[in-house]
Amino acid sequence: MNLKELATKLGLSPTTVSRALNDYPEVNEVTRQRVKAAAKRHNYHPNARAIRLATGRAMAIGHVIPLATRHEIVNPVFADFIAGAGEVYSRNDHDMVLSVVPDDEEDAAYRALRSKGNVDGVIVHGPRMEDHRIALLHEIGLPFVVHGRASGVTLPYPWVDVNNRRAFHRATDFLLDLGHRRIALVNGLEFMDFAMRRRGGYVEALTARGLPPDPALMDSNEMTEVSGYRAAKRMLASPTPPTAFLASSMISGMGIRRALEEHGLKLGRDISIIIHDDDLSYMKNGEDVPIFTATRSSVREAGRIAADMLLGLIAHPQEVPPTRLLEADLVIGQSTGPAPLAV
Amino acid sequence: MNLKELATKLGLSPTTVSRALNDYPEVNEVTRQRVKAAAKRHNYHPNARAIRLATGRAMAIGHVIPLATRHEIVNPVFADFIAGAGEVYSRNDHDMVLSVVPDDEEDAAYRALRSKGNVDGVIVHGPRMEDHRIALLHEIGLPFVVHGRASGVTLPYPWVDVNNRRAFHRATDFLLDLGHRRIALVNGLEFMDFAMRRRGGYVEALTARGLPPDPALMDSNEMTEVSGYRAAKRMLASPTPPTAFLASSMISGMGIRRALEEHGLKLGRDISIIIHDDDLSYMKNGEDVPIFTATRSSVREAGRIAADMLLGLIAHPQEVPPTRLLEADLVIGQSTGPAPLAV
DNA sequence: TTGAAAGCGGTACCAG
DNA sequence: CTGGTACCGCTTTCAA
Repeated sequence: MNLKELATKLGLSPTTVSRALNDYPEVNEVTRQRVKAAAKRHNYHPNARAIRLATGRAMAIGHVIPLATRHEIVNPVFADFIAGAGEVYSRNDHDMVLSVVPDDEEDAAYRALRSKGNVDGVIVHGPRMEDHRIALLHEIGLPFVVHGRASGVTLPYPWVDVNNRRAFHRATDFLLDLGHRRIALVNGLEFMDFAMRRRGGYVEALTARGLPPDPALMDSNEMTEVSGYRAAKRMLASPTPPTAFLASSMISGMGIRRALEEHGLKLGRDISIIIHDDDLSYMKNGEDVPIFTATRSSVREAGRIAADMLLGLIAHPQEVPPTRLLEADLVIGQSTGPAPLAV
Repeated sequence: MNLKELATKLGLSPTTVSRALNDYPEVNEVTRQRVKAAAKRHNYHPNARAIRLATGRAMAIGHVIPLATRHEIVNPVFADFIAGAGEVYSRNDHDMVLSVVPDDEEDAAYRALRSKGNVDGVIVHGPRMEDHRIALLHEIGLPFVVHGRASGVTLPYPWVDVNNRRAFHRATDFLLDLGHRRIALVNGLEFMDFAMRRRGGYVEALTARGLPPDPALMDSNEMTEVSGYRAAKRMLASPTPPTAFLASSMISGMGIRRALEEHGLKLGRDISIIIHDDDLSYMKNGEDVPIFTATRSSVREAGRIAADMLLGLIAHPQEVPPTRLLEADLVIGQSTGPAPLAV
């Protein structure tokens, strides 16, 4: 069933039917109702391919995932973001196009997306410092919103980010308040913008109390179980091992926990650990107090906001790109069994 | 730059240019080269929207993720599968369309995808027993390939699956060979087809040795950290606790490990654990022997195969749907530090 | 308030 | 081997 057939069946022109269905004001209300009823009755759905050609819009948003950071997909943060963005897309009849591309073909992928007209815009994931993609997207004129920020980029650009610096500042403060003085930071790769900011928050909190950051207690690596394990092993082997860990991800947190196990250190009794983006962490304070980081729950909202922003940008190109900084608060919980998954 | 402009610039008709670019045999080789050179020089890329309308094909494959199983995205298996499929799509100029839909709108999502012509086919993720989606897709005539299988479905359908039954049979055998007699299975929800098969392999291995499966040692739940934790806690509290665990996922494996920690049980010394889809597991056998499950590495290949199958199905609709069963072997490693991430 | 007709940018059939 | 032309199924002027 296509527009022409439906029009014939109704004894109307395709023009009028199209206008009725798309809520153009000039059609007679009676006609509109008749058309809408018929469309529903005959289960008519306009052909997306034809709409796309006729309007010149792709009705689709691209998400480019470089293969090198494929593990990004595994990141719960990514899943939540995608879920949030997906909501907005389907509400607006847009498709989400996921391109997993080899790292050295990423630029070509954006260019192809642009010139073939597959998408109307893209979400940039995992921004790095001085990220060149922002200049590239400006150059080729493909609308975009960055999930995160790219320090060092001078061009203005739209972004949505959680407050990583503040989250890590607060987490460090929390550990300092418990009396810890040797706090290890197991961070992601620090050319990733978020990792740099997290380190910034950690260092700030320490120096604010007159504690010089100790390079031996700072690790920066892929957020995998193996690197978390290695970093913790190395630090625990020191004559002055840390009394607390701050882990940048659930996965590296697992590696750290494995190292602690091997050293016979019991979480919440012998050692403290705050795991960012995980459902729970363990605090040593005489008693075993789990602590939750709330970032994950805000990420879905970030996905919604970014998608909304991008659709808005496409509809009404603006001079000043919008930005949004979301707070990722810490929530203190009770030590009564496992934590709820959503906080 | 569009086809007509390029044709004018070359002093040729759009028809000939189109034919040259698409490698039609009837074009003069000299002309073809001239056209291709000009296309490259002017950075011409055919408009995907126009191709789609003209050919009537969407040049896109859909992956529908019900929101209820959103955590599926977080599953490394999903990421690897997507990466494999994505390779095939981009090699064939197809887009991957990801739809995250509320669970109760899943049927409508497939129907909409079909009637709006957004995709040429779909990959069905996370098949359940008696999965009704297979009948639905048959009914609406949308080509598909299932990642996994759906027991109880009588209609023939194409699928790609790893041998979950055999993998769990072998893992159980492995533990039995080490002398374990009380082996716990922490499984996924057993209306999911893969979970049912895994349980099957586990039960088979036990009964083959004359050991009756103990319901108290079998758990079936969401594959989250919390449910893994709860299951392990419950089992460890028994007067006759298990001496080994078989975990169905990395995430529930984390929960189990957390419970073991709390009980002061050291992995590989006091207790054995095989974690499916994880990079490593721990065997208790006098010495600490890590063991790797190789499933993750085969899943990427499964993604490639499924995508290839689907594109083939779309190009040449067949009578007998193809199927592929991949083996997921266990690989024994040495206890020399952390395991490699890829095995 | 409705309709006719010209695109959108390609593909593919039919001539030559 | 090359070109003219009628679509593909909508949207969008322009006229009525």
